[in-house]
Amino acid sequence: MSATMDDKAAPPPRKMSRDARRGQLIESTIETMARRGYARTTLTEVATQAGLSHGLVNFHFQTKEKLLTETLVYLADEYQRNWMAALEAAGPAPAAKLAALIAADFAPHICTPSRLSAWCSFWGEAQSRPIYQERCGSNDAAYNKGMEQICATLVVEGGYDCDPVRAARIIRLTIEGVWLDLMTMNHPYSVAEGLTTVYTCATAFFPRDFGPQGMRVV
Amino acid sequence: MSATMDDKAAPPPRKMSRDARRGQLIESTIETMARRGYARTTLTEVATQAGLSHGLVNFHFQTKEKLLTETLVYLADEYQRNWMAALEAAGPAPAAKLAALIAADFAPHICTPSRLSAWCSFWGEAQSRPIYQERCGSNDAAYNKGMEQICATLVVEGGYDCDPVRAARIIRLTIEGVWLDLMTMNHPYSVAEGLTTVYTCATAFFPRDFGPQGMRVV
DNA sequence: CAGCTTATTGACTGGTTTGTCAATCAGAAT
DNA sequence: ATTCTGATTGACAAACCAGTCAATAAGCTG
Repeated sequence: MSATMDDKAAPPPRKMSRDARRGQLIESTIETMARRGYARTTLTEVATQAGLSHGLVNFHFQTKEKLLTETLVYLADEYQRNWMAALEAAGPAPAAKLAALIAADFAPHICTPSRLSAWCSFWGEAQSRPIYQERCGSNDAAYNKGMEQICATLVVEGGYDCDPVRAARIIRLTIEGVWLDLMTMNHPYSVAEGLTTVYTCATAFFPRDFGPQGMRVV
Repeated sequence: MSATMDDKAAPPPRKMSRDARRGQLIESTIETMARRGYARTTLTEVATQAGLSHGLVNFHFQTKEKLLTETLVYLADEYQRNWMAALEAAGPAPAAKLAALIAADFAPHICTPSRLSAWCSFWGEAQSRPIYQERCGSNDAAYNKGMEQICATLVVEGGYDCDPVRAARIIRLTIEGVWLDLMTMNHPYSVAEGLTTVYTCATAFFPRDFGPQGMRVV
């Protein structure tokens, strides 16, 4: 996050460190994509939003394509670091791990309007761009694997009879879907309600490990 | 369906009926969006794909914006007619209605690669375009209402204790999510597996009305 | 301070795309 | 057959946008 605090402020600090400026431009790209959509995102707009000049974007990223790819990589890395940290911080109990994984996706610095918008735009273009497809969320094999393993452990230890692969898939899809709802609905429900919805989903599959109201049993 | 049969065929029938030609151009737009993505869809490409000239698109739709909006409306109408017909064809039992509603979303003429791609592209742009937002899938209030009512009936008649609104939401999100998976994954599962996944989801909430393997109990 | 390096700007170019329009052409009507 | 109507074309103008580059300014080194 940050590096965007001085958006639109008059004279931006001349000569930032190379990486800081690149980060600032990437943040500006996320903001612009959210505000204008993928199709109408221009280099000039990205530069203006950051209070810089158009030519600088090409100086740092060579081409628009590279800027967008690096923005996607930036988002994907940030996302992955977030859920991996949450998983590590959680206790060893599979139910706790699952709850942590779910909650991580709704963390305030990840589940931002701008970021959701940006993800959505990339998804829309991913179909026709192999480079995006590799990096796009639902393709995150590690995340899937983690979720499946947790569900498999829950099934074995808790004596459930559902298919862990499908359960994991459904929970993942519910998370993605809530994200989409938060993006595309005129009057969406709150992030908290979204989180509760996903917990409800987990409860449907693992009722003895999650509470009846969808709240996690600690 | 149809009206696209003579894509790229050399001399297209001069003077089609006004509506037929408009339909052909809309189908061509869907195809082009799927192949090239929203951002790279140009009027020339749409026209060429239909074996027609660029100027004709403006003649029939005035602006690119209008062409895209009408394409979205076309898709939304088609989608809505499909699930409404399926609902009507189903018996009065709520479980049968739910199964029909789910199956309708995977009907071969709706769940086409091109159509899924096109939907995906529109979702990506919807955030920054209010006109799209009104028409986009997850906003279909009628569909939501129908799903919620069915779930509410199932809860009452079947003696379940889950929240019907959340159950309906989760089933809807699973459907949308499977669509997204089919679009964005490099090696996605089959449409049949997707359908089974959604049935599994329904089974998790209403186990006495759906079979244990996710198959519907008739 | 002088000289070097690197970031930054803004003007310019080439290519692409949308929308307009006069000319043409097919089919229907008289 | 002739005329009329409306679809269709292709050439054109205007706008826009990505990428280049020479000039400049800022920071660093000695």
